[in-house]
Amino acid sequence: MPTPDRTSLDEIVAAAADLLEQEGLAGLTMSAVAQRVGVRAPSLYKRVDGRDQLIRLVAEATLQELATRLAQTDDPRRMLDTLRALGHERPAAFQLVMTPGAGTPRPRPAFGVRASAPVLQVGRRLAGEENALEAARTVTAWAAGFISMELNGGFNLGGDVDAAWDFGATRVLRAIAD
Amino acid sequence: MPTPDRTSLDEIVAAAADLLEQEGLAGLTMSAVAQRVGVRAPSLYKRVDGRDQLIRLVAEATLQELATRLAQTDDPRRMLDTLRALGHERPAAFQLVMTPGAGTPRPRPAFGVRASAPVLQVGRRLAGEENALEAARTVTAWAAGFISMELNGGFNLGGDVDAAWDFGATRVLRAIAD
DNA sequence: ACCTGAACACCGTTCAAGT
DNA sequence: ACCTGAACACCGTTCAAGT
Repeated sequence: MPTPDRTSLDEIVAAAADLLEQEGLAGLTMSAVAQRVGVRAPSLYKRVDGRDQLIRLVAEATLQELATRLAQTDDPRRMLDTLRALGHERPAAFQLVMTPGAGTPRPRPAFGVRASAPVLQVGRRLAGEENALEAARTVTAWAAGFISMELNGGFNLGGDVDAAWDFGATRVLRAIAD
Repeated sequence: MPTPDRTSLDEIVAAAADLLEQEGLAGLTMSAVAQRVGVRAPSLYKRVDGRDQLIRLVAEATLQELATRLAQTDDPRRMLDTLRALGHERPAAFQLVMTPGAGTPRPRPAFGVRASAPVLQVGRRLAGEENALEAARTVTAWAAGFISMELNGGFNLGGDVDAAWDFGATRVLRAIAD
């Protein structure tokens, strides 16, 4: 006898993403997600393979969102600021996507490819066709590293972090164009 | 009645570090560590506050090691290569230290300060006194981001990763000296 | 067809009891 | 003084039983 659905995959992923931000990766438990969507933990397995896959789905949704936002501008500096804004907005998801720890489930490559397309475009424009990939990687690496360190309190020497972001963004963008 | 010690804090931290590399952070369990050093899990609590502190001690030992290695050269490019070498040698520990996920225990600031001293020295030499901090942060962010992405398979667009490292290192070092 | 309670194997951690 | 087994509260996951 069929039963009306009490939740959905989208709702589950959204609940997991919220939980990730509020409680950290360790707080993203199957019971906690289940409670948020109003079912018991075992019911989640009707829509999700397990916790690892759920985490992966959160990572992929984040990359999706990132791809959309990055595609909205052509200006390199604006693009970097957009990336940083997402990092400040959803620090845990940002780190899950950009610098996942060892053993953390990884998004399928296609999602990364889509998100990096706009950056590659910038690389092409600033550094020319044959240096486009290297240029895109240099910019992405710098930004991801900076934001991760910033979010992790990795800057323990005081000073003005915004000034350092500005300094780095300016120099790195100029550097890849040489 | 006293009993001869069956293990030591150093041995415990070393076992935890090994386990981290071989099984990932999730595999670094108190029982697994205990088994490696030849005691039962509850005995670990005689020397360690708990799992989080143990992870923190592994992170701090890694920063210690990093500080020692970095201090062995003055050449900026060599220093970057040293950092990357450590990342390849102990990927899990490297990521634990440079880009820990949300909720992962963090090393006490003093350890980070010690490891970043040589980089700050380079920043001073290349960018001058008043830009030293920003320059050091730019270089560190780029390197940490690059190595993290590399270790995480974040470079999904093919191409030569070593070439991208060389491209980035050259440009970034030149950029901060402008 | 979806949901549930019960169960299993595993965690981290505490603590009284052993030597 | 250190180590241990037993216990507790928690995980993720499976599965038979309910509707």
